[in-house]
Amino acid sequence: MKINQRHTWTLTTAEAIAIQEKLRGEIITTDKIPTPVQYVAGVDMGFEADGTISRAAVAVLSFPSLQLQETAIARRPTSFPYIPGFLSFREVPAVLDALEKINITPDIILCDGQGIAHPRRFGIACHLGLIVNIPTIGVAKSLLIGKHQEVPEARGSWQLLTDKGETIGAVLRTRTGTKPLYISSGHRVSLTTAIDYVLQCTPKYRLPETTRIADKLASSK
DNA sequence: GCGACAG
DNA sequence: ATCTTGTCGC
Repeated sequence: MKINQRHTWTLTTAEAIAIQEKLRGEIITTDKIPTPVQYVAGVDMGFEADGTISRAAVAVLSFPSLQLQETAIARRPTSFPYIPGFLSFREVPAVLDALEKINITPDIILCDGQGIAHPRRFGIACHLGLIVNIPTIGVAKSLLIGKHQEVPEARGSWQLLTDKGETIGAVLRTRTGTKPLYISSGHRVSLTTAIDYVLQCTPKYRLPETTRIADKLASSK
């Protein structure tokens, strides 16, 4: 698939903040999703050689049957450190390399990390979604920012995630008795719809099938 | 100034 | 993210 780069990736944090604050205005948090949704993709990152090499993996599954259709892997030198709030600048370049190798254009991408549940409302799911112009959902395994009530133990239970008086996402239990996931809009997906897709992509385990497959490709030998 | 802090 | 075996619990 083709990609529409919006800026370079060699930046200072001050420049990164300026980009986040500029691009966040283009984020759409209502549903602008192709119908029917036939393919969902998961993207994840791994590192090699003491972190000097980034390895991105993409897995495209059919929806709602969740059968693996296509995968791609891309490696490139790691060029940005991990700094909370700036994850996309570290991971998106390699993810774009991997997406360029994919033949099936996914209808929705589930990202490992936050969407608008971010200090400047521009997490990795927003950044990736805007660049590739595909609906994205932020699916994070831990909290970056925000507060929420305790989530009931049963699968499907959720609580709103709020920050400074605004709703920024939801904390969702995808499996009874496991830690909840932090869900937020990336681009072109509403929160309600995001929760719906995440539940449909987690028939058995805590993490979506998409991310589980991408994770194995990105992290296993 | 003191904590918090996606992967 | 990554380094890593056995172990607790459904």
